[in-house]
Amino acid sequence: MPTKKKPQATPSPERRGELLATAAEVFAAQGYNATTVRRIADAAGMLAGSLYYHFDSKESMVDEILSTFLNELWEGYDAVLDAGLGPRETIEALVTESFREIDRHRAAVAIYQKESQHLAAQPRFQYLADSQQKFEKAWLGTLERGVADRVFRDDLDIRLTYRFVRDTVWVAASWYRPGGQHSPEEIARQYLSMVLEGIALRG
Amino acid sequence: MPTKKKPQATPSPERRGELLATAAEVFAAQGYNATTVRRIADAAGMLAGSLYYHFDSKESMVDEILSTFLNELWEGYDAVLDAGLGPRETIEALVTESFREIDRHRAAVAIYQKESQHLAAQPRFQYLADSQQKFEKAWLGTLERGVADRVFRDDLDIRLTYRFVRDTVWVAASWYRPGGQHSPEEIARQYLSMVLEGIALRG
Amino acid sequence: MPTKKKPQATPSPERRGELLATAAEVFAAQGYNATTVRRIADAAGMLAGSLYYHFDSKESMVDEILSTFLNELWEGYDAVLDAGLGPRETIEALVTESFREIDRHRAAVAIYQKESQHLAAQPRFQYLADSQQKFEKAWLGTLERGVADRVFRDDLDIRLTYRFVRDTVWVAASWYRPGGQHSPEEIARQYLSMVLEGIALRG
Amino acid sequence: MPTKKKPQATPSPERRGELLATAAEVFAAQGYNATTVRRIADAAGMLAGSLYYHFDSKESMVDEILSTFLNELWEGYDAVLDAGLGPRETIEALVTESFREIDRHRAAVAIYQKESQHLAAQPRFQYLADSQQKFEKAWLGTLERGVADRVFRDDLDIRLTYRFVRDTVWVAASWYRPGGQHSPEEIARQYLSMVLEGIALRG
DNA sequence: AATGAATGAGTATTCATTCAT
DNA sequence: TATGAATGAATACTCATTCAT
Repeated sequence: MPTKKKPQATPSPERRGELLATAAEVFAAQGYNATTVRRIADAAGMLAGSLYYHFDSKESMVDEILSTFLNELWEGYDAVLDAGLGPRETIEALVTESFREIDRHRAAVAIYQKESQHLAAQPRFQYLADSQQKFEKAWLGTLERGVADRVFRDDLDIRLTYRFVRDTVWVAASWYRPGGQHSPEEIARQYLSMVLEGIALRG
Repeated sequence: MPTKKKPQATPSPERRGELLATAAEVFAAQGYNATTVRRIADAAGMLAGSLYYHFDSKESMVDEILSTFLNELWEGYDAVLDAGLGPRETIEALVTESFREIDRHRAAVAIYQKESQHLAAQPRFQYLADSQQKFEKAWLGTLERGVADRVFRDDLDIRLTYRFVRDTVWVAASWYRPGGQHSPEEIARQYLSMVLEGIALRG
Repeated sequence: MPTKKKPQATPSPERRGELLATAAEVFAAQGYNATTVRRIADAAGMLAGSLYYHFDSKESMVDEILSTFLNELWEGYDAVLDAGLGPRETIEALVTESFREIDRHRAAVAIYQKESQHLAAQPRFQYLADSQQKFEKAWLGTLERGVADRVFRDDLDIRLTYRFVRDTVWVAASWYRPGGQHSPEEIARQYLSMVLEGIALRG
Repeated sequence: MPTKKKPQATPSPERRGELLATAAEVFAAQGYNATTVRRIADAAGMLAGSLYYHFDSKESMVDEILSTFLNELWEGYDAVLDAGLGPRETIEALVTESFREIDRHRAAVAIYQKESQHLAAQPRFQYLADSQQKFEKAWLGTLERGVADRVFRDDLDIRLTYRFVRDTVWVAASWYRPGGQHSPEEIARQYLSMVLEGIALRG
């Protein structure tokens, strides 16, 4: 990350965006609760209190980080779901889209993974639970359609399969680093190959 | 494990065990940082200060929870690794053992998943990093042996495969509830079937 | 052996009472907003954080101070109002009772005078507005009865008279010091003499 | 073509006056301490920092509000005191003048009532204490002259009488609203009637 | 004259921990 | 063993004030 510029003539929405990116990085690295406002401010090169010129509270920072990410995620997902693809192609497209989001919003995804369950308890973060539900409906529905269409195996517990697919995709945010040796598309390709065909060599 | 300095009389190990189980439950539900000592004490029916008769810090509680779990885990793992099985059978045994541990130490596993990365920074929790490394060596080595033996596919990035296998097993601790409709062995069986053979129906 | 009953969840009411008296003194002297928790703690000989063992918040301290005072005040007032006295005797008894309360709860009365209007905006302090209304009803009703009975003058705006009587009584809390040269009863007597007969010498 | 203003030397006194009136309104409504500079700025339609072009501190705003009010008050009082009236007429004139000031400077009077005691502690507000003393001298002196002249009763504690008269006049600022049903002169008349003759009906 | 952004000192509150009883 | 009361350091947040533009 390049060193921050002198705080001279910085326009407002850009500064906000910069600060949110900084905050997301720290939240992802240390966890939301363990992150002090002072640490974010340090990383941004300002004093703790100064953050409150831009944001109402620490909570509203995660809020903005998570909701921005989820909005963008669902734009991509909805496009896929509305495309009228078959079950296998839908799963492939959703997985690819997911890894792309992880690439673009790595920090936000990591925060989402670690904190969403505990944040969702508060009314303000209701949308996290809502999203989770939409998520489940989309994936589970596609898997069921695939079983009915004889594209996916029918001898597996479908909810187990769902959790299996869901978790492995998103947990990747904990180790993924943008600019590594694999592009998101390549990771998606290999991941899909494993999930769909298995890792055992076929005789 | 050698007793700490604090308790002057003989603190009942049974009471300790009960209190640790209570603490683990709360840590798993709320996260280590977000859990106050007072909350643990509430759950145990005592006052916050009273816990310090049994433990010398909140940190030493997680410490004992995690090290107890890891000790037991490695007992099982080492037995498997020393049994001289083939790569596929080793993977099968490790996965089955892992789900058994999740069944027995669900709370500890959940804590391990959420907190180990951030705890491992402290010298006191060095053993978490050590364990992680032993872990990687065991799994990665087995996978590599499997590729060499033409039991596992050789067209996949092996580190990607490792992370994929590792994460899917352990992330199960976040949704697994003992006493559910599937036994740990059944979950292991289905999980292995997915990982090894894939979820796509073979033509 | 005969042990004292030790209720578990009861923090010593005596200590609470002492601390509340200290807090009331400081609130009365400096104003609620201008009083820092640290100042109260200083006056009590402890650290700021320690107050939170006994009270939830600074707000709950004023709350308890004011509600305790108002409860006691209304006990006295209700006894007077239920006694079936004539209008003049009722006024006399209410005034005397008021100065007695000022004597007993000087600090609380001073706080009530300064802060009630601004505190009453919060739902928690709804009872302040309720009390104010009961207050007005009791005094205004008695004055009206007195006018009807030809005991009080009928050429005065009755609401003006009410405010005049009410304010003069309570504003005394700002200068009254217990143990001064006049007892509350003596102050009440002189005050009543002024209000009822006026300060001008009759020809 | 708009004329260039002189740099930072001469801010428009009209704008100053407007801003002070706005500030006084807010101070009176919320209390000096509880009023934030930002709230005053909001009410004035500008940003908090912009107020510092006109005033050098929040404190200097109250200072100017209070001193302006007191200067005007003493102009009126001095005129009365220098007029050579008898004690009763002097009291009548002072009271009438006071209600006129309340009518004209309601906000300032309310601030004075609530905050003067606690502000007077600072050297900058020494004049508040001075005024208080002059005030006491004027009223107490007139009352004493009245007792000597056999115009006022001599069976009352004179200091009690002074506080009684003083407080009831000024406390009116807390409920008085300009443009109500009574003019300041009418309120003064009724108030004086109560104080001088009492509220009891004479047989 | 006013803005946008920041400072720095403070404020209420939390919480792990201690310790006499 | 456990309690009651306190400590002390940290925490999120507030606000009067500054200053370059």
